[in-house]
Amino acid sequence: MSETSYHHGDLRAALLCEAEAELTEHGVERFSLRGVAKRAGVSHAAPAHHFGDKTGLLTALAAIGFERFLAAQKRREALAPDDPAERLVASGLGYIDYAMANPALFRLMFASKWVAEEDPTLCEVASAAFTHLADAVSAVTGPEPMEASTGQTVLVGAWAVVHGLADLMLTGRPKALMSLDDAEREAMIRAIVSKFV
Amino acid sequence: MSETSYHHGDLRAALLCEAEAELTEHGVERFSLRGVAKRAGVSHAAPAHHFGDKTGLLTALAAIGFERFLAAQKRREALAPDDPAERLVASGLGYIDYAMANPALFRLMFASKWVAEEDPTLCEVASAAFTHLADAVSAVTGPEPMEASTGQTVLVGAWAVVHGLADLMLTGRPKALMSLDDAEREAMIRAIVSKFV
DNA sequence: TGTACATCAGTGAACGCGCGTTCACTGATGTAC
DNA sequence: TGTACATCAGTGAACGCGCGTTCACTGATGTAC
Repeated sequence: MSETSYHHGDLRAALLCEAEAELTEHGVERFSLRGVAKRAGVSHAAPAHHFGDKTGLLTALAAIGFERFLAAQKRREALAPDDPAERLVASGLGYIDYAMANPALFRLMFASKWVAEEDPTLCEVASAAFTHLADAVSAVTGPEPMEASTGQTVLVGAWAVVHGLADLMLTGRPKALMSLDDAEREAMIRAIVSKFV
Repeated sequence: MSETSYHHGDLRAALLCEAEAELTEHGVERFSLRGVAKRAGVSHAAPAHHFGDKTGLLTALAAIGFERFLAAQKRREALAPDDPAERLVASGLGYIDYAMANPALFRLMFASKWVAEEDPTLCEVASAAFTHLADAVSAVTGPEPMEASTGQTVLVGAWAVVHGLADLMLTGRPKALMSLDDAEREAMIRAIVSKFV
């Protein structure tokens, strides 16, 4: 694609990339479509051709976030010993890796009014991510029936503790955890998550 | 205070109250100072006399949030048996009570770029809340030195699991938890938090 | 008790700004013949 | 190989809007004498 070309080539991808930068810099609260277009060096009307409106762009971005989110979990699992409990802990570490590496996306995915939750693509990738987590839990607890509250408790507890760690860490809390070096921090996280497996 | 009075009486308090309503309805992402003034039935320039600017108002609101947050924990503790572990679990339940009762404030307190984190009043109430939690943990683990990683693990783990439950529940997750009735839900939360005490 | 005055809370008009969205357009591209 | 044409991505001007903030003002209140 020549630099002087009238057509962009892959503006859709470029816009998503710049949207992430915009989100990281300003947060959803001050995210601007015009700002994204400016970053991409394109007129501010251009995004409409690819995403319709602001919600469309942010929803597409959130979907990418869920894909990366799942990938981050799998990446950690691949490094884990072939043991259900070890893999579940690894999955949790991947969850946290993702949040730390993509803070703006993490917040967008879990707490924004700008994403269209009913979007089919988004639903698909989101449920793929959550299903994966549930599977990792079942591998530990065994395929219990829904009524068996033990399995449910493990699922809810493991999810909650990992999610809570991720969300707190994004704001530099708890001090007792964030003041540790990487290795110590990971050890503490492992110790905490292990309480549920 | 007569209804036709030129002066409002306690506009400061009224604005904080309306700000909370505005926040609940629109989220921080679409929170508007003019909207707050309109709700309070006052000119949109009036808030400046009490809070300076938008950040000032939201910071004051967040501070109120922390006070309520601490109060919610204490309320639950007061109902608990006189036992450190029971009190810690109760504290966690209060934490969750608060989030469910004040979702918009909860998010404002923990993840907004609109609050001035260096505000002295805010710092004071926030650290009072977190110190209270830490104290509840020490009551269980005993006053260990900082290096003693067991106590730290309990603190971080208990905080994370409670925070994660609160944050997930605000978006209706996990299904396995939210589909239960109140009593069952509380029982599961108790079971989960108890893993750390 | 009455009057003068300082203080202050709230007004309303105006400021400039950045926003999301629409729209007729035009330049580039690919395809049919 | 060349030409006509349909398609489509990106433009740039314009829309109306709501926003936060400033500012000179005025009405109400309380206080000093």
